[in-house]
Amino acid sequence: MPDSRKEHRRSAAASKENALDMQAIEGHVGYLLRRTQLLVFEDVIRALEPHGLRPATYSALVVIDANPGRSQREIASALGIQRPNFVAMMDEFETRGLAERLPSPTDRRSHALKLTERGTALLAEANKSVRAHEKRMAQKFTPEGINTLKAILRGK
Amino acid sequence: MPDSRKEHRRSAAASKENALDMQAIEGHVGYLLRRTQLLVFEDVIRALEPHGLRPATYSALVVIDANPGRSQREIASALGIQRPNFVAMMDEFETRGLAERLPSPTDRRSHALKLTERGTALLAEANKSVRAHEKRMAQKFTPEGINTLKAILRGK
DNA sequence: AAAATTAGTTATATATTATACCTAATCAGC
DNA sequence: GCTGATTAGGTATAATATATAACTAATTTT
Repeated sequence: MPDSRKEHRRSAAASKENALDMQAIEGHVGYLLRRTQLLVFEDVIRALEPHGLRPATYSALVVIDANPGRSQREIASALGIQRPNFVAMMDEFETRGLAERLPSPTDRRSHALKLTERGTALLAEANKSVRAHEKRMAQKFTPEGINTLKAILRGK
Repeated sequence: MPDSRKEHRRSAAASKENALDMQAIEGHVGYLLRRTQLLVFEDVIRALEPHGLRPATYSALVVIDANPGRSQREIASALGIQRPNFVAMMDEFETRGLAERLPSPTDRRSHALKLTERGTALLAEANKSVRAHEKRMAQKFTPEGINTLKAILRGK
């Protein structure tokens, strides 16, 4: 065979990977939600990293900021975080000077949470990164698709 | 002492929990995806429990079933599972007689995975539960909303 | 034939999430 | 006013999930 070029270049690496049939599993909402959430989180985690935040800590700062004076139970519960697991997060916030536990005026058991000035500033910076991240997502999915998504999910 | 009884009254039932302002965080795709995925998983986890399966193991069975003869690396990678973490899963499948590692005809390093008869039967049963779960989800969201979701996410 | 790569594996580290229980404070019911 | 039940925050710990490093045997590359 005079003309024997055997596609040597991709013999090993590229072509060995025949795509699998994922049709059966990709029909499931739960699977799609999980994989997509992972994709989106990969990006937002990178966006938050420079600020020393993770998705969970970022969302906590956002919610405390929007609801100053609320208790740990209230904030944690709104975020779906177990109360015991929220303690360490608040400890970290206080250590870093981002939020504080003020005495509640009405209940000496509970704390009135609020962001410090530094916390507010950090959140503002983080918000910039997150907005850029949202922009990237808006491209990755489709402009109106994101809104559909929000609408659907918010309806619960 | 001022007679301040007025505050007491409402605390009995409804009023202790003034809803928090979640508007700021609910505008984020990542947050919405995560919370929704959690919601959906709660239901599918319950659906799979009677079959001794979890979302990850269920999806593995589905993908092996649709792609018999593929290697562990291929299956795991398609599912976004780290190869080391997939080993224990396959061990469990073999212990329970749901799947087997057959020698690959072309590469003695790798295994050709396939479901056993018992695995196929269990998957069929699990699929019934999952279909019921999907029906519940279709109600919870909206009929056409689910399709929109799938379409958006599959586009990636 | 030697060097580099790959599949599966083991061991381990890290992160996340959940559960049981403790104390101080508050509340419910008398 | 007391007393028992409940609640907020906290500690300790367990259970899960996820990631990384390194090893062996087989294969591929050069």
